[in-house]
Amino acid sequence: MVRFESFGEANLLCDCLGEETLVAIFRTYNAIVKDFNRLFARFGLTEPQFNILVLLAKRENEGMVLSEIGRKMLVTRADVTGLIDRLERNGMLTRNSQPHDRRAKLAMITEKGLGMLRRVVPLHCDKINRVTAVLDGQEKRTLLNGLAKVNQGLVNGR
Amino acid sequence: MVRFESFGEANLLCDCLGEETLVAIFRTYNAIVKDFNRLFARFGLTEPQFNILVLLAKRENEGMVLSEIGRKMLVTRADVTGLIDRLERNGMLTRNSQPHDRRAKLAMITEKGLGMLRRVVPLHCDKINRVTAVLDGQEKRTLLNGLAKVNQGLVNGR
DNA sequence: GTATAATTGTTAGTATATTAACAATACAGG
DNA sequence: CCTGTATTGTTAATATACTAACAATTATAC
Repeated sequence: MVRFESFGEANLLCDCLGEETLVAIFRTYNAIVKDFNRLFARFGLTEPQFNILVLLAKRENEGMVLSEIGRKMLVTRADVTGLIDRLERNGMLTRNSQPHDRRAKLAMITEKGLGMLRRVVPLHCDKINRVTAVLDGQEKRTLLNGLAKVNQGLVNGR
Repeated sequence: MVRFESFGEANLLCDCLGEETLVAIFRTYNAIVKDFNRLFARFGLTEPQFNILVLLAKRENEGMVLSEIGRKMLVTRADVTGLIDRLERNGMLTRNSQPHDRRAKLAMITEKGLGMLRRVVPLHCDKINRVTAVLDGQEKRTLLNGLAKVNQGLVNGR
């Protein structure tokens, strides 16, 4: 039984298996994010900043409009403004107006940003592989299915 | 296959099943937190504030020292100071010095805080049950086991 | 006993996220 | 065309987190 072994002394309320499951997702997420950010911090990055650079690297030549970045990252436009501010300040990307649509701003990754990715991505992928090496292929698929069901439950229980 | 169905157009990097699994944990966590906070916001609470009240309600008569709150919630003492500030400002708890240890501060839930919990907890538990109703008991246990393995992977891959 | 550790809470600084409002711009229907 | 609506980016206010530093206090070592 998993209870109160892998997830610390959780703050259970309903004391049901469902709550335990959601608490486990919380704790696992937090552990992963802290682990990821330890790596990114060595390069002066954060996890959301890294994600933006990865997005922009896939559109190295075309760039991406800020609102599209927000939609892909599931954050608001206000968040994107701040994130792009800090990345631009550090020279990781440029932000320019669009002639076609004068409301939009186009973010484009710089050579410095690409160089940062070239250093960080291999380490990050190594970490992902090390962390998930404890699960075989079938276990990963089972975990993905369970999480997909929770997402379905969120839609149902709204 | 789960891929690119339940978790949107994720920003995959290594394009491996391990990364997909971690991304699914991220997205599921974010969806749950946003859902929970929608409920809490109706009562002027946030998810961390609610958790502190639940902790303190279990120690209604003894109270809890701020540093212990931080350890149980896996946040720093600096975070606890801010959270307790806001809860105290709203009259949900008191913060008093200890004669035994003059460094420590003891937080105690107030009658107003208990009344808040009496209103919110039933709704919160209902939501947890609705969200997790899509999983039967065995599926919940399988999901818990998968998450426990990821936590083990985090320890291994450090 | 006294010098050194460690612990506790707080503060400052920064990053992430949310909501609400706003101006500029683009789009829509009539 | 022109009026109303939608979108885009920004800003302000607030909450959550993290690190680093700090003073006060307690614990430990010798």
